[in-house]
Amino acid sequence: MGRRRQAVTIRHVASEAGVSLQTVSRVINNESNVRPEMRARVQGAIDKLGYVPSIAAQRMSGSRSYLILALNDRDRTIADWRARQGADWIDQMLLGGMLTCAEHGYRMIFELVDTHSDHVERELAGIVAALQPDGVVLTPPHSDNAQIVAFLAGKHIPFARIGSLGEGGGIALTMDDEAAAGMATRYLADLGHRRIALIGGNREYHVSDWRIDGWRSAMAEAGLPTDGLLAEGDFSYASGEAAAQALLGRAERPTAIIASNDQMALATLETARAMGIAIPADLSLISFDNTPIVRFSQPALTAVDQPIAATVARAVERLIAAGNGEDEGGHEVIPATLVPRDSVAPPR
Amino acid sequence: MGRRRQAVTIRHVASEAGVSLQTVSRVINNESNVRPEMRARVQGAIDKLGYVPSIAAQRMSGSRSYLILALNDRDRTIADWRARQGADWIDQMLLGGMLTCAEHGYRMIFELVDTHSDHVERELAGIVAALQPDGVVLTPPHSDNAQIVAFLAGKHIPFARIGSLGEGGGIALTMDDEAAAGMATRYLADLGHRRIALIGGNREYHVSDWRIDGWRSAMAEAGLPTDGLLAEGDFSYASGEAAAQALLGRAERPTAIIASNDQMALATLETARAMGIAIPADLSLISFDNTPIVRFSQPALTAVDQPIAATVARAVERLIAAGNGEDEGGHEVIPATLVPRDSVAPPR
DNA sequence: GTGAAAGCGCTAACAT
DNA sequence: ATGTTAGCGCTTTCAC
Repeated sequence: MGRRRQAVTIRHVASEAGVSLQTVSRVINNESNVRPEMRARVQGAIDKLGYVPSIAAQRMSGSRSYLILALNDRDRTIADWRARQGADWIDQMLLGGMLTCAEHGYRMIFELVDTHSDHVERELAGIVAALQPDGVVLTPPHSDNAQIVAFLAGKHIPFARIGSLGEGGGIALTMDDEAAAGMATRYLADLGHRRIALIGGNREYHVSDWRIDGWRSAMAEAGLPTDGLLAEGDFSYASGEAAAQALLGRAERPTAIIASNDQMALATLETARAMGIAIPADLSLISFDNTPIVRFSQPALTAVDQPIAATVARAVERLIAAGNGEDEGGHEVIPATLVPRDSVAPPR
Repeated sequence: MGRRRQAVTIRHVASEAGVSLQTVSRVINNESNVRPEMRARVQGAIDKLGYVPSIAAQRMSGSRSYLILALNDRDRTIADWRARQGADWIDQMLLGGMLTCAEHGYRMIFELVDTHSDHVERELAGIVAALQPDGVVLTPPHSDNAQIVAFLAGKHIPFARIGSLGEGGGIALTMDDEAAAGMATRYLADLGHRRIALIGGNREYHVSDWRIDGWRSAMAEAGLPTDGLLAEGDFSYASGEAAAQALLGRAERPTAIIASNDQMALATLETARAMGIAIPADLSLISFDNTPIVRFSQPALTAVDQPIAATVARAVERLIAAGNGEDEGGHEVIPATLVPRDSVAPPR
């Protein structure tokens, strides 16, 4: 393979422009104390030679690495990939993260980490030592992993926690699940629905509670009772079936159901079909997350969109700002939207 | 943000173990000429201190970067992400690539490159200079981009070309599209179908031709005519509709259709439904690619699986071998499989 | 405003 | 089998 050396280095640029290495470095890093004409001359040499700084060398001399690390749960991600059911979360994270990184001259590196292991810290320490990222994006369940948070905080590496309120430090970002659930509920109530049920998600995830809270508040505001309208699920298809059966088996069955994720919504759709309940004529259905599959069901599902790309984009921006000492940390909420499709209609 | 220095370096390990830097380096790199007891002592120090080499420093001193770069088409990837229709290709590539990299102590870095631009080479040169990867995985359409191939070959960076026959060098890997199309065709013929149509894909992609060839050969082998049974598509949903309408509007309409990708298969499904043609009773349908959505259609689609993960995994293995001078390049075929679901039945 | 010197953490080449 | 030296490409001091 040949020990590849940098083809064109800062030295070539310096001699081409007839200046010192230092001046070139200043231009690269957009520092002050360079006369515009000097800057132009150096930039000319850079362009002419097609020079690009080596991030390895930059890192070596104590500067930033221009690398943002994005961490996802290993088991869950691999399982999703293997099952080949789509991994929309990852895609959207990459979309928001990579593009925003690129805008700022950074690069996003995507890694998988095993939360459940007792040596998370060791694993993370290895990744950090090897890559030396300027910032880390944590996704659930890592966002609330005390070991990870403590490690990063101790190393003074800026980190963003997606889907967490962020007790313990760092930049916390949540998508507005409570408001989104409220929005979906109001949307149905405004159409005349009165028995609007919710299938909740796994309570180990904060979002499940937030969605329940949003639904409950909106129902209360609309003067609607919620008794017997909350069914427990755990985000799995099977739990969705069970919940839908319970809900739809009641004498006074709901005229609308909000499912806390797409899998459970799909399960509800199938359950209703099996029971001869037409959607949307007999039952309106709103789903959470808006992953790709809900557009291909029959009918296509009205869904609450999780703004994952926007949230990760914001995380990256704040991480980069934090690197410049320009971010104080703290919590930020990214608004969600409702995507109307064909699974909602006024009640009969 | 503090100028982060490596917490524990090779120097700490050396002094902890009471040996020279070089010996530690030898242990890290698993070189010979170290006595087992020395090796053990050094390894002990490494473990005790939790030392991890900095890849930046390793790269600086002319060693490998332990980075494998995976390149995808920017516009297409971003469009897929934005459309939120799923980007199974990326997911599967990451699955095969990242896991295989990890097995060998490498890391996969995922980047987007704009093929259509006239400065592909410049863009790629920038990425290569910044990251200095030990190998590059090219996906279509980059696999057949002459500029990219020439650049990488010129720099003596090992590269793998997915979906290309690889004239021009490098490691070429194809999924066996021709055989797969033949397999699907025979599967239908064996059930008794005689008018088996194919909706072809965009001819700018090799796979389109390969799939057509496989279908044609299998039809010939089975003694079946193909006249009027080939419809042109371009992989888009819209082109699938048009093709399906053309095919199903004929007097002697086909009893089975093979679509060259999932979007066109879904379009065919919808078109058939609109025309009152029942699947699989009146029409059998086989799709290519086996992306997540085909399991959620009604009925779920029988599909040819593209072994993307396996192919990329193999690419990474060969790239790493190439780095050790152990791969001669050349073409390799990864077999595809047929996943039976509910969209195929014997003809009436 | 610009330049020169020192050093980041590691490995290649050369001793021993 | 192990140690020593030099240097990778860059940024940080610190001079001027």
